[in-house]
Amino acid sequence: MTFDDALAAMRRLSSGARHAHTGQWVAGALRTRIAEGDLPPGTKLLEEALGSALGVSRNTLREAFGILAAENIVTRVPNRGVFVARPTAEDIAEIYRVRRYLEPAALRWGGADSGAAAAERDAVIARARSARDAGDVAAMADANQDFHKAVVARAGSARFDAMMSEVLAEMRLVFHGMGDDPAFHAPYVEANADIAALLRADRADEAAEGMRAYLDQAESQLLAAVRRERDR
Amino acid sequence: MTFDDALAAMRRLSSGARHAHTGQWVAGALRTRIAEGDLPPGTKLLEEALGSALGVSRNTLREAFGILAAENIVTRVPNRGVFVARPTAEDIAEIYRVRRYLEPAALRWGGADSGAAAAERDAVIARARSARDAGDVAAMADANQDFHKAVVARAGSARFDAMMSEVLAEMRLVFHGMGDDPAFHAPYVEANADIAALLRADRADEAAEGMRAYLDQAESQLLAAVRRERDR
DNA sequence: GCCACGTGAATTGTTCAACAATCTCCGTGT
DNA sequence: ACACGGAGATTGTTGAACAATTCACGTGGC
Repeated sequence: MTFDDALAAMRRLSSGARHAHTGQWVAGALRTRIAEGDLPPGTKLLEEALGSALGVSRNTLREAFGILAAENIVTRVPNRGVFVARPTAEDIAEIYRVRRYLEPAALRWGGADSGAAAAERDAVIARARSARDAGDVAAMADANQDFHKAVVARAGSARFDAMMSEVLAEMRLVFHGMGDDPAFHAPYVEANADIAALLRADRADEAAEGMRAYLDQAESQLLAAVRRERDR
Repeated sequence: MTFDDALAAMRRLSSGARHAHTGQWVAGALRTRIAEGDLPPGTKLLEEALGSALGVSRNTLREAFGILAAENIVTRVPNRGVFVARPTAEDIAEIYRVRRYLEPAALRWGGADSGAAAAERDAVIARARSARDAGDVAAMADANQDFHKAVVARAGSARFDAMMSEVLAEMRLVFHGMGDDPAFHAPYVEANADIAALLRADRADEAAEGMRAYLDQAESQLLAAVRRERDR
C-alpha cells in the first residue's frame, strides 16, 4: 500500500489537499485575509457564500469560525452571524491591560538573554528604522509588532506567545478600522531601541518600568485617535 | 408576538432548551465531568457514544470538542479521536512558567487594592485554614485555587482571568492523574497567608518575589511527585 | 409623515445519513 | 518473532433537510 500512499499524498498536495486539517486550513485562510485588510472590521461573513467560495461545507466553515472566535478575530452574535471583529474602546483598554503586564513581566523576569535574542532584537530595530526612513508604514508596523513579540518571547512560554500574537492581531484590526496615520508609528521606533539598550545593559527593571510608561502613553494616544475617528 | 415569545422561552427552559447554545452547553457539561474527576485523564471520548448519551449530534459534539481543545482540557489527535488531556511534565513546566510571570506581575503592578479585595483574600485564606484543619483535601485545593485566582484578578483583565482558570483546570487534571496526597496542599495555606500579609502591608515588590520563589518550589515538588508516580 | 404590526424571505443552529480517509486489530505466512 | 494484508471501527467532511430566529418590507392606523 506504500505506492498508493505516495499517490494519495501527492494528490493531497496538489489539489484540495486535506483530511483532518480543513478547519485549521480555512481558519488560516480567513485569518490572513482579515489581517491583510480585505474583509475589514464589521464585515459580515455569510456561511453559504464563504463556504462555496472556499470550497468547504457550511459545517466545516463553522468549525473555522469557532477557532477565529476563540482568537477574538471574529465576533459571533447568536442567530445573527459572525462578523470581523470591530474592537471597541474597552477592547483596546483590555489589549493594553494585557500588554502592560505581559511585556514588563517578560522584561523584568525573563533572565539574562542569549546573544542570539539580542541580535534578533537589533535586527528588528534596524528593519523598523529603514522602514521608517523609507516611509513604509506597513513594514514599520510589522517590525514594531515583531519587536514586542520578541520581548514576550523572553518568557519562553508558548501560551504567552500565542496570547501576544492574538492581541497584536486585534491591534491590526484597530488600525484597519481607522485611517492608518504614517506619523503614528514613527515615534515608537526609537522607544523600542531605548528598551533594547536597557535590556542589553542588564537593567531589566528599568526596561520593565520604561515599557509600562511606553504602553501607557501608546494607549492614551491610540484611544484619542480612535475617539477622533469616531467623531469624524 | 410577546405571548408566543414567552411561551417559547418557557418551553426552552423546561425541555431540551437550546438554539444557538448547544455547543457551549455540551462543552460545559463535559468540562464539569472532567473537573469532577469522572472521565479521568487519558479517557477516550467516543463521538458516537457521547453524542447519543448527551442527546446531541456528532456535529454539535464536535463543536464542543473544539472549545475544550482550545482550553487544553482535551487533546485532539487527528484521525484518532479526542482524549481527556493527560498533562506531561512539559505541560506542568509550561503551567508554572505562565503562573511565574502572571501572578508576580499582578502582585507587583496590580496597584493598591481595595478593602473589598483584601477582605475577599482573607476570607479565602480562612476557608483554606478550616479545610486544612478538617482534613478536607478537596476543599483545601479549591480554596488554594481561589486564592491564586484572586491574586491574578488584581490585574483586572478578563483575559488573564480566563488564562488562569484554564491553567488551574489543567492543574486539576494533574492531580486527578496521580493519587491526591493530603500532605501536598497543606503547606501552601500559610504561604498564601504570607503573600497576603505582604500585600496588605503595601510591600508589593516583596510579595511578587515571594510568589516567584513559592511557585518555583511548588513546581519542583509537583514534578518530583509526578516522577515518583510515573516510576511506581 | 411616521410608527406599530404582521408576513414572507433569508440566515443561522442543529440534526441526520452518507461516504472517504485513516487507524486498529487480528490472522497469515515466513 | 515479524512484516504483510485485509476487515471492521472511528474520524473527517459533505450535503440536504428542518426548526428557530432575524431581517426587509409593505400595510394600515394615527
